[in-house]
Amino acid sequence: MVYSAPRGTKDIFGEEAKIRHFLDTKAREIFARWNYQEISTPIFEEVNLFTRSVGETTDIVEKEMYVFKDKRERLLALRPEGTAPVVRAAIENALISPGKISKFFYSGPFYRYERPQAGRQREFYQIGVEFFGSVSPYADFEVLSLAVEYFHNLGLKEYNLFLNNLGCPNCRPEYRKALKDYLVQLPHSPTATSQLCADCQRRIEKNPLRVLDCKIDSKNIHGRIPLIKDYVCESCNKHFQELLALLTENKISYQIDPYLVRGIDYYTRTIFEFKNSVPGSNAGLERFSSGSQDTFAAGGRYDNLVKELGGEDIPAVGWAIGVERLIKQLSKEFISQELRAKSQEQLIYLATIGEKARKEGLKIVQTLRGAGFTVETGLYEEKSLKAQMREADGLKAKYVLILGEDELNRKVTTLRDMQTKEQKEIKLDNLPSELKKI
RNA sequence: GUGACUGUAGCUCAAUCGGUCAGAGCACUUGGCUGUGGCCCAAGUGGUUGCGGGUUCGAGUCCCGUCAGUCACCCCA
Repeated sequence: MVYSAPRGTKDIFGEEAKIRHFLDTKAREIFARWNYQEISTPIFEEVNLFTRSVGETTDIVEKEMYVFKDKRERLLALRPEGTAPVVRAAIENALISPGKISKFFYSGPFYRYERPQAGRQREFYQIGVEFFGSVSPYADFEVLSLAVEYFHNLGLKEYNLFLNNLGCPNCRPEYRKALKDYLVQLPHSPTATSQLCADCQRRIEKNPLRVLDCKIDSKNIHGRIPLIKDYVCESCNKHFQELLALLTENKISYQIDPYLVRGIDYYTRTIFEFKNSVPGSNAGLERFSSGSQDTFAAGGRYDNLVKELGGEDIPAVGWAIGVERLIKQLSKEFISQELRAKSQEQLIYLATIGEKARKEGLKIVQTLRGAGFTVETGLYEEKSLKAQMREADGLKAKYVLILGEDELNRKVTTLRDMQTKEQKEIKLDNLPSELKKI
């Protein structure tokens, strides 16, 4: 083997290709009913789009982006996430405006330079939705219930929804300050009981909110550290409470996780994560348990991003699903059932004997495929009938058409039902319509 | 970026203390069955043991490097 796929990428084929196609099809089907419009944005964008939106000090921007210059020295990046490009496209094409509801979905590859491991690749796929134009908790509720509806249609049950309220530019700075003040006064000597890990000491200045979901320090600081819920302003709190009420009324179960934060700067108010909860596997209700890539979908509200990227003041909320992670959650039984239901399993295999039959067989194959039949044939290579029958069996063909000199002279073909082993002759004239009768 | 483990036919795996150890099963091809699949039987194709160095009389086995995979950290969907 001379070449291999670049680190963190992989080829998608066979069963996995079918599953992914199924996930996409189902998403399109459901999202269309909820009136979400599909949007595809470029794989690469100007670097600034991401540094402005995702945040200059986030790891995504600082160390995970694939950045390159094109021949005109334009600084570009492979897209590391989907929201900023959609917002850019929505502004640029005037797809959104204040007071108007616009809803989009996308599905495609994203790129982050990370060390690969289970559920984490350098090229990964996300399916996401973005809901523009409403500050109402009803919009938050809609995108959440859309995710729940989608998961339900995929037979996915073993998951939990975690929510938190991050506040807004009015109230978050105050909290940030309180948090920092708390963290700074903690003793930092190695012997101190409430010492923070090296990462968190760096985070104090850079991104103090991230200390909250640190796996190492959680047991020391939880219960003592200031929480944002005690600092959010009245309107942020009201928004969150209304959303929770909607979820409860509509029987969508959730848990509030006061330590939940995001690694992207543009979120305001509502943030959420869907995590798996299969007992015995990784994660679940037990946060901070080992086994990390258990969040298979996440998102939140971003009321200021459109404005920050040069658009008007338009609030929005959305989420993204990590496709590879979603696939890990799915029940094999459910999916293979769905796939079986879709595959027609009506393959017809044409076997020929002799050169004349081969030439004639080629025409028959063309005709049948043109008439809508799924056809494979053994005439590409000279093969014994036995070899062709074996191949047909391996392909799980439902019928085999046999064409030899004998049949050719009498203008018929032998039809064999591979399950019942019954054989009968069919006239070559009007073969498609004859076949449709069986 | 850090740490740990792993790398032998297409796949799953064997090979004692470094010494005919480069093998098995499955898959594939062919034959047994001159125009008929699955089961059975037989034969055959297929590997510079990830790659590159080193130690040694001798390396799949030991050492170093490198690439890749897996897992954890970091981070995130």
